[in-house]
Amino acid sequence: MKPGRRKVPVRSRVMAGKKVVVGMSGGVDSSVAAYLLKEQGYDVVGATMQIWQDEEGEKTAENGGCCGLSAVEDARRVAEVLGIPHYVMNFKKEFRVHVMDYFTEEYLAGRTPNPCIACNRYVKWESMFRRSMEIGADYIATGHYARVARTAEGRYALKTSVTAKKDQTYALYSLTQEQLAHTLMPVGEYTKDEIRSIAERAGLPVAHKPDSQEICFIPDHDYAAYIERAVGDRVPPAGNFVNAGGEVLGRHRGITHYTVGQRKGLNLAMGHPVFVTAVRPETNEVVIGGAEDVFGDTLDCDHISYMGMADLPAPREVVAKIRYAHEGERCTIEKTAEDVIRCTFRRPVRAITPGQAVVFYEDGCVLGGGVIRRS
RNA sequence: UGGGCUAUCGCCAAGCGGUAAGGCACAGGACUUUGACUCCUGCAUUCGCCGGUUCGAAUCCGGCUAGCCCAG
Repeated sequence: MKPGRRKVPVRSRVMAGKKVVVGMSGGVDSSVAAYLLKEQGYDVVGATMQIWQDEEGEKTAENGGCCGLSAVEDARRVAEVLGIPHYVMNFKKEFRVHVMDYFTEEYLAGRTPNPCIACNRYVKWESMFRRSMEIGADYIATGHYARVARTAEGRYALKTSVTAKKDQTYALYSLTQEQLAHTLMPVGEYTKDEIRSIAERAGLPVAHKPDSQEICFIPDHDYAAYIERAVGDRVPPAGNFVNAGGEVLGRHRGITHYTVGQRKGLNLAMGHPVFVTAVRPETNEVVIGGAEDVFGDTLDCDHISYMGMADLPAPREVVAKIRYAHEGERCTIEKTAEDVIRCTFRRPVRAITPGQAVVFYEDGCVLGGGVIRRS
């Protein structure tokens, strides 16, 4: 797999003049995305979102998520090397409402949110998308490991990246047909190693920047403390750890500290490993069980997004992922009410968690997905 | 107050004269564009206290202290 082998001169003539705004986070992937599109002949404009970091960037934590503190500065340097214009788009307000506030509210409700999905949906593919179209772009592009494809029926659908290991389609399941029609994800055709060597050969200053991780707006990773700062006296109080039978096993520090499947931080010495099997905001209880008790074989999801499939008129056999790094499990999905899909797995899956997304796949394409309501 | 039993890491718990297992918890690291999971590493120079026997004791003996149980 030689990185540079995918030549693009044929397309460059066709693509000439098409304007694309590339969301540049300052990381390797989006930098290479900009480079590749420029090579393909697009009229490339770089844009970096200002979302949570302070204007002055500061020198604090360096790699806080896909949009760390050094985002603007690094992106600008890459844009200079590529010889493309670079803009900063301020979406702090949108980010606060759709990502940060959503994040804390979900935890207060006893659910476990996925902020990256919210950010993709509301900030990147609504705010950034709209503004890009307003300035005359034909497309927006990002450095995601995913591919935009067309189904036999002519619908747009995300196809998994060539590297299953890095695939990011899960976090993008909610994109609409309209958005996908104007989206480019050139990085999805390559492996991470290829991307890095392309960056190196292109002389991009971020070629060796570490991969992002953790929640970008909580660099210290202490999200419970973040919630406490954010909501003050609304933080849920301490309560009881109980087992399935209702027996009290100990005290917990407030439901925002726990999520389904969690083992660490329980401070419960039961002689064998124990895990959170459920969070009950109504009684302020956190339910504890053994390793086996955290498996389940059905779930209901709502807030359905349809992508590769236009609807779900009849039960369908698909593969579903219930978390970002999930390998996927075969299951049957069927609509049980308007905007509710029930998913029944072939084999039990671990830690079905309310608030997390479930995404359906068929032949490597995203059919759609929803938000897990209950297991 | 007599009689018996037990006292080993934060919790549980091996050990039975040869120089402190293990599990849980906890800490650090790896993994990771979410939370988790998982993996790796670390974690009692010391066995309630004070003496004694012995080349050598957490392991044997005596005393003390504490807790539990049974008698009254």
